[in-house]
Amino acid sequence: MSNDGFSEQARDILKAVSYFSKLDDAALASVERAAIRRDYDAEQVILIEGEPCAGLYIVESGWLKAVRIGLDGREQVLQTLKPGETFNALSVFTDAPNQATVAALEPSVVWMVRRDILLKLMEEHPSLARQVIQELAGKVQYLIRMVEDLSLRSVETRLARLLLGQAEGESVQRRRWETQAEMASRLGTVPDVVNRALRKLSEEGIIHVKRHQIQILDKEGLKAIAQVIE
Amino acid sequence: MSNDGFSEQARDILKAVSYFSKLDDAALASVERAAIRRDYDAEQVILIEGEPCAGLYIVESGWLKAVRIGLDGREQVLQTLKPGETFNALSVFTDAPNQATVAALEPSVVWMVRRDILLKLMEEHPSLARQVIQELAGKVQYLIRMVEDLSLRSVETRLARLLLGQAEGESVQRRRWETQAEMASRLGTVPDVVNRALRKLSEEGIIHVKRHQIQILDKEGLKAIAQVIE
DNA sequence: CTCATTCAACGACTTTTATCGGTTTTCTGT
DNA sequence: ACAGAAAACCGATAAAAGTCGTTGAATGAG
Repeated sequence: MSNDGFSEQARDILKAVSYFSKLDDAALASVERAAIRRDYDAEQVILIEGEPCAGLYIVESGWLKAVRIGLDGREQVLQTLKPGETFNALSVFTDAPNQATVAALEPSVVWMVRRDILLKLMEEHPSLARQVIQELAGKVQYLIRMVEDLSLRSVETRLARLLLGQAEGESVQRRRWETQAEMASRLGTVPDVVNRALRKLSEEGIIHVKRHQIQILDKEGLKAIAQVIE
Repeated sequence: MSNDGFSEQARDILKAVSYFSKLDDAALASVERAAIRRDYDAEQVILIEGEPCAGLYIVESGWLKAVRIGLDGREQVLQTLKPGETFNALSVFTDAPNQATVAALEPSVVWMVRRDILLKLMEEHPSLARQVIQELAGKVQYLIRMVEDLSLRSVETRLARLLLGQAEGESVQRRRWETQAEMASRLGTVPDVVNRALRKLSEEGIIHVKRHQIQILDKEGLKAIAQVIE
């Protein structure tokens, strides 16, 4: 790959990140100079909860997950990250250590922008600070919903909500890494329980479970279980 | 109360709020002019989830709770607020509706600062934006811990953690409103389960439950149950 | 293609959490 | 001090979630 092509590509990826969308070219160039690109294999850990913060990470390609791990090894997925999304922002803009362990779900390419550059940039660009506030606020909303789900709703309801959220049209496409075990740690439960919940929905004729796709046969029924109010 | 005394008091309360700590006198005065003081009885609802945002609230006296309520009426406490603390910040700095219902746990006095004033102020004072980022980041950290607790830890463990967090020395003082029902909705469970968990700890000789106080007899034992790693 | 591995499926079982019904104790207001 | 209300207490179940052992199907590495 030529050097020009490489820079071109970096610029495009960074520009698409919400944090940087309103920066001028000079600022963007300084971010670009502070950015490092790295490849990860599936399953590989990108950063570890509790460790000091290196910088802001941006997903170029592949899917990742941010998790908390319990003493018994059970994990709770906090976020599933797709290309274009960022992570570790919280640690960058405060002096806290990493809040979650992040691992690749499939072979992925990730950029990392050094913390000091971003902090300096924020001093000069109020728009960046505003963007950070928006992002953090979105995260707070998301986490409140998650607490509400875990505390107030059954596994079956949470599963129904996940399916509706993931659905494109009348079916949910499952990637290779989207196993029932992954779904379980997203829902805050264990694989067996997800399996049984899927079977139950299946027996009720609400969904049809196939290998890499789940068909939604009765969307209204599923919404009722998901407690969607319209 | 004389007008001077009133203003003096307002100024002191506002100045103690983390958001305003670094503002100059002129800015503080404009906040003060946009602030309204109001009294609430115990149980009274101060704001409702989903409604449009009126402004930033500051607790002068009394204790409040911010909750999410499930379809069956069960509630999950997201935050317990004491004098000096603020709420509804998220809605103020984004255009989202209120994220929780807030109610007084005891007779309370609350200030409200109009949203538009704060947004204008943030344009002019970068320190305010930085402070907002810090506060939101703290909230994200807190909520992640809450998700982790609900997903990965048992009620008994959560209770042990609550007791350790509330403890002053070797005992936990309980206010009048801190019933087992309130503890339950903080822990994401129901009153009966809290009662049984307390009884179990009590039978094991780890705590001693009295009228308005819980004594911690075996702090190490409690920490073990709380999964505190040292 | 074959073999080892991972994932899904499933029944039996245990533990945890929630619910129910009722009693006793404590608190509150008069 | 008293009556009524709220909170705590407690045993009995019930329901939900989690665990275990086994099987078979799908996948992918060689």
